[in-house]
Amino acid sequence: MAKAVKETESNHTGPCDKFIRTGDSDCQHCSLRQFALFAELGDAEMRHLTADICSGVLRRDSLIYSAGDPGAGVFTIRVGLVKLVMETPDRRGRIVRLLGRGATLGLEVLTGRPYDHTALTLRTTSLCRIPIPTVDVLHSHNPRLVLGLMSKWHEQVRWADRWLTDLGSGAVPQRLANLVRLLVEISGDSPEAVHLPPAADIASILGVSQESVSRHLAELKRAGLLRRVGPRIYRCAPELTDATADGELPRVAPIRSC
Amino acid sequence: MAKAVKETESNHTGPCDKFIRTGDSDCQHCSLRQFALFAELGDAEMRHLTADICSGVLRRDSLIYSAGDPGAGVFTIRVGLVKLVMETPDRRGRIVRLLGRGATLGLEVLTGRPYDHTALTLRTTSLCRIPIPTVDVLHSHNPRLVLGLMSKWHEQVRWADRWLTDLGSGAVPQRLANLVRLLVEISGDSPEAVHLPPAADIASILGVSQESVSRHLAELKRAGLLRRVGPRIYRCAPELTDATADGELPRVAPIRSC
DNA sequence: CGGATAGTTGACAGGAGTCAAGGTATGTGG
DNA sequence: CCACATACCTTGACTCCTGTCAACTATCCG
Repeated sequence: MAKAVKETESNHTGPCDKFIRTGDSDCQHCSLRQFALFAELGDAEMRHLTADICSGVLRRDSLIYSAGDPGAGVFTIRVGLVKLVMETPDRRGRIVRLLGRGATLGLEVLTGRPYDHTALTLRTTSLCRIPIPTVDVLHSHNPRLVLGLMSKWHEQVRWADRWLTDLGSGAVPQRLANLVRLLVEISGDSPEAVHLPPAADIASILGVSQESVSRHLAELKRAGLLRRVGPRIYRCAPELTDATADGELPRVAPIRSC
Repeated sequence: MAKAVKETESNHTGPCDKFIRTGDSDCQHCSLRQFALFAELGDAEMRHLTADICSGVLRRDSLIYSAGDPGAGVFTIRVGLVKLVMETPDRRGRIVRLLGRGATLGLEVLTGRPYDHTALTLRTTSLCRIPIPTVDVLHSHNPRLVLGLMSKWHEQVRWADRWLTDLGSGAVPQRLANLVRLLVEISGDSPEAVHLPPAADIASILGVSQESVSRHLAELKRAGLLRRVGPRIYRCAPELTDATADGELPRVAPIRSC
């Protein structure tokens, strides 16, 4: 059983504020244990080494940490969705990654440097925070943890590469479709009920204008590939999540003004 | 002193073919030691543990490894420039990263998986190959090596993120300017003599058409921001490598037909 | 119910992709 | 050292797409 991560609703700037309830961090029985950093640890080790791990729930649009903050620890997502925003000279920022259940945020602080990105929740999200010293102690007790750590790094790099190839070029409708597929994978949403981020965020992800996003989303809806089933929740046709992987988006007459 | 990495000019498909001469891998006195994986090792350890490290020189356009190849080892670049190409459904591939002096390629094989990318040289390049077991032994002898490994991973992620933000969106001339800056950083070329990759590669990096690249490069030349000083070698004006970081490319009358 | 925020749509201009043709360099063999 | 073949690069014409600006509408939240 572990402490909660600061329950104060204090100021807006600190990491981990806006926690709306305390979670228990019983790492030993956590359903994520196989995915998280501790996949390689035995029960006995777990009990002693995870005492400093905190957990909590943040509501939508909460700040987890800001780029440049001194590193306090790494975070594991129990459930939810997080965006990593990289500052750009034009002040608008750019979303460089989305992270969902089982993913690890802020690994860069393990190299002794501050956070690279600003991390914000895209929906209600439950997180665990693991202080840097705890990670250090953990892998000095169990060298096999290094493999887990490297896998987490590898995961980041693979997402980054896929982000680039799937979302970085090509026709906008295609990239939108690829984004929906990625969202299904990352968030764990069912294709029957994908939760789309606000249009402005989608624009920041794809590197296009918000209006362009809006237009093409409308087109996908008209084509019947996407159907609204709730506030920001969409059901997507199988063609959207399957066939789109390799090139051609199902051809639909581009209904201009109807 | 170490073995050379297979000097055979054998077939075109294997990794490490086309080595044109044997390099010595005297890691202990390598000028890259501070940058490479062994920054943390003492002299004594170095001597015993680096015996299996091979080195060699590859000429331009040589294959280092292919995506999906079973991982044989990681590579460190002594001097040169390497592109990582990710396969795409449209068969054209996309360049997702450039790596220069001191960088490490193929870290992903340390997680037990095959290579993620196809790695090709963009110019004559000198590499060291470190077999996976050697890395494993190295960090079981010296846990501090883990920090070096994580720094290398971090480096990959930071380049990936910067690639996305600097080259992934915005006006093409701006992205070209950003690419030139990145090239200067990565390759170590002087701004007085930057070696530009073929236009097709630049197109693959920026995710635009080759014609677009050609047109905008021509414009930069006309504007005096880029001047050809040799085959594929360009001298770039300070405005190109400095001011372009934060937004506006120096305004030059767009000389249409002159 | 009402204000604020987020999303939608139209008109227009400039930019980028595509296809196709012509030009230049590179480096190989004589 | 020169000539030639082959890549590589450049340019033009045209269409379609995307960004921008601006007005309008829907949705969310108190």
